[in-house]
Amino acid sequence: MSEPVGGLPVAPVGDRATMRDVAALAGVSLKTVSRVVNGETTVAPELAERVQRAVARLAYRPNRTASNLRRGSARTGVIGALLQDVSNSFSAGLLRSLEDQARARRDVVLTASLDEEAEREHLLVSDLVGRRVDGLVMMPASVDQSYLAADVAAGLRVVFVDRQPRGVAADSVTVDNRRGAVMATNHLLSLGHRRIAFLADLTSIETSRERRLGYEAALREAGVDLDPDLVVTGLRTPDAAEEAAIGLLDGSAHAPTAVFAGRNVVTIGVARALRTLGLSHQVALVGFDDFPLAELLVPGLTVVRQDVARLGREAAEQLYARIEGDTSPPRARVIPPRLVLRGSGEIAPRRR
Amino acid sequence: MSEPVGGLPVAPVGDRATMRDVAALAGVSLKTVSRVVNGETTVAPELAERVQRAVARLAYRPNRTASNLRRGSARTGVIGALLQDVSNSFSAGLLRSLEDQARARRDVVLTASLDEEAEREHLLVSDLVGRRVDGLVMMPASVDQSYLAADVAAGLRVVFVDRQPRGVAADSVTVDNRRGAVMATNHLLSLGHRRIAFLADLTSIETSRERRLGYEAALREAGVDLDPDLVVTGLRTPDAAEEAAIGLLDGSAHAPTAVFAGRNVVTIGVARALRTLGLSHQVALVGFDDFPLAELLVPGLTVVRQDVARLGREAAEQLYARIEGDTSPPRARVIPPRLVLRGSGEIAPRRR
DNA sequence: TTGAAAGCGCTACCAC
DNA sequence: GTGGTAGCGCTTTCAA
Repeated sequence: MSEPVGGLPVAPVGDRATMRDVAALAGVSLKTVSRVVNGETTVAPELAERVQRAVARLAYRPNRTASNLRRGSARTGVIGALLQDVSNSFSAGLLRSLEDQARARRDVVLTASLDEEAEREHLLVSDLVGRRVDGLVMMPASVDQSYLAADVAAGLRVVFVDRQPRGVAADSVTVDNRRGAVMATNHLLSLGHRRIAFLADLTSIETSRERRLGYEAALREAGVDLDPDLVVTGLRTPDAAEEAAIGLLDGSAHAPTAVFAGRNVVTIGVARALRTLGLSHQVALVGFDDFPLAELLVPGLTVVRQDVARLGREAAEQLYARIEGDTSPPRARVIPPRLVLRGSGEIAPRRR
Repeated sequence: MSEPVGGLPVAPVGDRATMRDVAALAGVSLKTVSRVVNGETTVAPELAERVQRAVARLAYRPNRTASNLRRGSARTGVIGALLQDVSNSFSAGLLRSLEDQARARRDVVLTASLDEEAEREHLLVSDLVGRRVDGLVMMPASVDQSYLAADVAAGLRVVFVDRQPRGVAADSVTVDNRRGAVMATNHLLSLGHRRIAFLADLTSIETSRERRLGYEAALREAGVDLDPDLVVTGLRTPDAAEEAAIGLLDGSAHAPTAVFAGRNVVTIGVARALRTLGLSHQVALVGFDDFPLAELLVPGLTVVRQDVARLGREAAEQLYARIEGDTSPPRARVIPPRLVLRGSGEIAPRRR
């Protein structure tokens, strides 16, 4: 408990005035305060005035959680966004897009990063359900989300983004990763590349697997043998990707003439390796995910761009449709990626 | 209301089973359910077992808001992060750092972007206070935060980040922007530059003003006249910055030989302009804020780097100290920036 | 060990 | 117009 300071009554930290305190100070009933606070017009101006003064004097702020409880309101005005890592531009862009949709509905967003850890996902879903969020947009870290089934049956609304749900029927908005990988690989093949390396993140990540499948399908379709030595996965940081790329680009006849990088973090590492080895203009590079400075590199970075804003917008729209009562069967929306040519991907294979 | 599906009772969307439902199904009293749910050991194994089964059958999830309400718990386990734009790498990095601190304490983070709009700030503070967040970390959009005084007196805990509070006594963790600008400008001056342009964001933003003051102080200190034509502010996007830079770098004798860009968004625009004009190796560029790809540009981008992770960590630590009862006077921590040389800032002035 | 009653801050319903 | 009473989902007494 604190001492009064500067003549103002100071409540213990965290304790705020209640409606009853306001009613007592204004000399009216609790219900009258409620009416004034909620903007009902059936209050005599003089009483309303007294209440307003008491509200100001006590810095009274209505407790929305209590209000929601009593109202039995099905809505808390909060949605949860469970993303991979909000400091990564992909998750950050997604979050911003979700926030814009929430904002338009006067809702707020509870955010968390899962870091590809299934356990964190379980923990956070449980936490947010306990807080009675109106819905969840989630980029799952787990391989199987059947643990959600009971909650979904009990009314939990969840929309998957970037990755498909497994083990539970739910809406999703994803990018056509396989198609994007096919586009990138075909592009390199069309320039004459035959030794194309694929460097990517954890194989436990669906998008990573899909991109690999696309890469392999394109090679097969072109009649090019798959060389397992040209595929490296499990790369979680630029440093790891750089090291892997340097290992591959050893100058031997077996070295790849082009690299397809499966994720933004990997692309950075590969670009660094090419720079270090002086091969930026000799070895072609196409990355998945765009960057703010990609066009300013030399050569400019060729990428498969995902429309992150659209991904977030459509996921949020789907979630709000559910919140507003849409009970149609789960829907899987797929957004097409786009190949953006800037130079690094248009390098022809080196003559030997 | 939905029809029962698959034999399971389906509640109307949003309506979840309550403790009473569980008690009824298990054939015990409400209080016994409460005991089991809260892990109290004073329940007969057989009863506990019955309760657990009912919990599972109904997908019961304790309502944390109701629990908090009754407990009179001063803590909701939620902190608010009011940043500028979570899709910008600066805010995104900050958010991630805050989240890490919250996570260590099993708290979650409510996030919102203010977009430099004071009105949004007011709206969101009001919203989050109504939701009884335990505290707020905020990067203010408003010029004056005296509107917060009453809430702060009533126990609201708020820590300012990146920008100092005005009109209210509160903790802050900021970067020494003026010092960073002095470092950047001195660096350019030491290479012989005398016509150094300064391009920046809105002058309503404190960091923007501070950086300008540092720029001007360094020039004055070096005995270099300030040329108002070399200062352009109000640049909010890369496009605006690019256009402004192209206007300045018109090839005349009055054109600057170096540019100091006051923010990441501006730096992108200036770098584009230099590229477009073929001046990347002729005109020096130092930017405020670092980028993931900055080292890969040609020349590498010289920047004033802010330790975003530390900024967030210290802000969160300060906030939690307050939440845990620290009542010492407000504290203003200032974090030193660092000049990172990569090439673009080490270009000597062109001979005329 | 178990449960009935009261009440957290607020609003719905019904009297006055 | 105004105010009492009941009760949202839960926990805290305190009896049994």
